[in-house]
Amino acid sequence: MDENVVETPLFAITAAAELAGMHPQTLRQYDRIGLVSPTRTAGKSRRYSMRDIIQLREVARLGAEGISLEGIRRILELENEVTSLRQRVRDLETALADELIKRPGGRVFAAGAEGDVISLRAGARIRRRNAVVLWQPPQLED
Amino acid sequence: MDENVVETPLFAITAAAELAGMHPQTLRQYDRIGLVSPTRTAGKSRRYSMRDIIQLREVARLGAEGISLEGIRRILELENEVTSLRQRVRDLETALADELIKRPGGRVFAAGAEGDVISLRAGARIRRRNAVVLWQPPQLED
DNA sequence: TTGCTCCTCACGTCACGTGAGGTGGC
DNA sequence: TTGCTCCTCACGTCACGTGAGGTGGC
Repeated sequence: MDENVVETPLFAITAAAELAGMHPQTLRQYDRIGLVSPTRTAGKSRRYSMRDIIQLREVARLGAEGISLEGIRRILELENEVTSLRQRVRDLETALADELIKRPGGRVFAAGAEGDVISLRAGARIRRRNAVVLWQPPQLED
Repeated sequence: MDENVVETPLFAITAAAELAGMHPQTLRQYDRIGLVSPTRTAGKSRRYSMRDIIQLREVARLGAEGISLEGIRRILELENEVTSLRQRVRDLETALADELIKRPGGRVFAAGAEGDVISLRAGARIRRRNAVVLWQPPQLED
């Protein structure tokens, strides 16, 4: 579980604020409204993880574009949803392409983002972002 | 093309503002920053469609929650993306389920949002939102 | 003319960042 | 003690909604 590294609470608020390029009071405010909430030590002081720092920088990026904090909260949620839906689409495309290719004489093509056409082999992962797998509509029998 | 009804420019700014529950100046501001931009008549005055009105009410809803206009713009974009990705997932799930069910002895089940299990027949559409089609990973051959 | 349209400018309010001020525990 | 931590309160700035003021064409 190497993932735990980014979750480990490492930085006190002054260090975290410096890493995020922010005022410590701003971090306290974000914690208070639940935007970026670090873990707390037994003595109730905040400890920020690398993931928290990354999230703070994301908040700074959106805030610099004039987006209010409530808006940023919603945008972060929606971006997470988009990311997971994109992954789901990629998985389904791979699985479907693999099924289609098993049919007698089956051949499957994908359309890349720039309009290029990619021929797929069985088990091939679809890597390119926004690549679209074409398939025959289920209703049409041939 | 019944869709055109919601796109038809119908309302002048005062009528549109009343339908949206907003001040006419607010609508002009939203047009100026490109949030909701109605069509214009030959004489350059604004004509709002039903879709514009719906979008205005959506803006009002988000604005009432303290989200800035720039944030609303991003949220509307992301919500559109989520909607279209969800549709794509549904289409892929249906197509994949249909392929799997054609295999000898193939049976396919879907998991509903409340944890219920639905058995699918060939060509069946998956209607329930968030329903998830399970399939055997392509790597595993049986 | 009346009632709409267009525009710009200005004011009040609210959200947010930043700092002061005072506390307490390694 | 020093330097951190915690908190609340307040001020300045900016975004936004609303209105005034003046224009022009059905």
